[in-house]
Amino acid sequence: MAGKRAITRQSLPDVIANDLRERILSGELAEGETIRQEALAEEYDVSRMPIREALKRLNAEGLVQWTNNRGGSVTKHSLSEIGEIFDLRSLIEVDLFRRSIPKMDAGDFARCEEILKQMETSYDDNDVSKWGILNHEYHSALYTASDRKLTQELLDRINMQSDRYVRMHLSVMKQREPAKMEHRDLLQLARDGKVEDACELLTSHIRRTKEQLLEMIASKRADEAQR
Amino acid sequence: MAGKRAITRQSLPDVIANDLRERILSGELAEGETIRQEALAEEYDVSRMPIREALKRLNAEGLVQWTNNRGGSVTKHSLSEIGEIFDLRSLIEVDLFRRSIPKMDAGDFARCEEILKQMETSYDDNDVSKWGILNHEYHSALYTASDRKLTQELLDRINMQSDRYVRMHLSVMKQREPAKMEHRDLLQLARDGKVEDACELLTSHIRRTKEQLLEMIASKRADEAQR
DNA sequence: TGCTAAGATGTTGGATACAAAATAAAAGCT
DNA sequence: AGCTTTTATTTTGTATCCAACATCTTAGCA
Repeated sequence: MAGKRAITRQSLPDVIANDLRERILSGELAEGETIRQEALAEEYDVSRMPIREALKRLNAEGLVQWTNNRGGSVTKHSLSEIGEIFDLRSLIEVDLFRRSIPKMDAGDFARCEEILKQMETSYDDNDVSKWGILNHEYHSALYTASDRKLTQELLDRINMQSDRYVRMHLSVMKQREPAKMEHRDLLQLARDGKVEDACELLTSHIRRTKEQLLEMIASKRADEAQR
Repeated sequence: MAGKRAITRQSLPDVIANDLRERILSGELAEGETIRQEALAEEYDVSRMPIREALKRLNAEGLVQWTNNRGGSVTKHSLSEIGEIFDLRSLIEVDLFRRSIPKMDAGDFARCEEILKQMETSYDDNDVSKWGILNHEYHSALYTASDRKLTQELLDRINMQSDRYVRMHLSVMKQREPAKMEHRDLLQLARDGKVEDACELLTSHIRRTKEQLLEMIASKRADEAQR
């Protein structure tokens, strides 16, 4: 068994789907961009088959839109849809948090604390992409105690959508200090067992992110429309 | 244009995925049953390719579990997972209902009323499968006014999971009268604009379904384990 | 007899080749 | 010229074939 990695062997569609997902989330593949299987197949130097599967998967995830016999494109959400995504996040995250808090133990708190530290480091280093990942990890860590696997999977999917827009504007995000504070406060309130206060803070935390983002995206799109 | 159906042409994977979905939801393909591509390919008289795609899609939907190079099986949920599915339904449906009620107009109410009637007819005819579909339609109709497309898509997916278990036991469901009443009351409360009362009723409506179902499934599984 | 290792079998994953559909372009008609 | 119809091109969808992986069986050995 020595040296044998325990990693489940990834198939080509897995690898490709992951890579394409990253490319979409990072904005390398822009909203609305049309997708041609053959072009991607050539790029990855594989046949169209694994590409197809990867695209279909991304389609199911909502990152790609596919039409029979007509190909596909990178999903572009309207402003109200982006708002909706954040409302969903809020709804589900608060529910998870509420279930989680009473069950959190010292280990959970320690783990959150650990991530929080790394987050603030990456913060000062201005390492945006790392911060995004850690932010996601932190939120997840807050909810693990809830022991709701299906709900968390659902949330991961939704977060994937919102991440797209968060990342798009993370670099221009000015006032990060309040977010930093809020993250700490969330943990402290959870520690104190103040369930309702914590949930309320989480709600407003997500709402603030939503509002800031919508504003930025709106102005960005207005710019693009002008040109 | 005459005679030309406006239906978007369905590809083989579409048709097959729909059929397989129905077979899983109806219980024809039982929980945990292993799936072999070739067997299905022969059955539908197509190559394995569209079967593969259909299975991958069902996998993404959560109805089938797939392992690389090792094939797949029909997803089997634990009791707590089934409970979780219903909690998710409750969370999302109530949110949608709350947003929907203030926006509902005469047309929405009429549509709900219409479905309700059909539902009660199918009810008396003891047409279980039709009732299931109408039940789903009714709930959806209550939420259309909310104008939350993404959320409703999400709900549809979750309902797909719960439908599996609802259908499994719909035939043995005894006391349907309370459900019938509740469905009427939901609409009436919405009409009266009593948002919180309506949401509360919806919550308890789903909770009751959940509890009844969990009990039934638990005893059924206990039986099966004995044998 | 019990264990390990090599082979056989079956099943899935991926590549190539062909068919069908959609779009774009060109020709014909009024 | 403007419109319709036909042809050509491009792109996706499906079938068939081969390769890789997993499991089961059997042979070899202590």
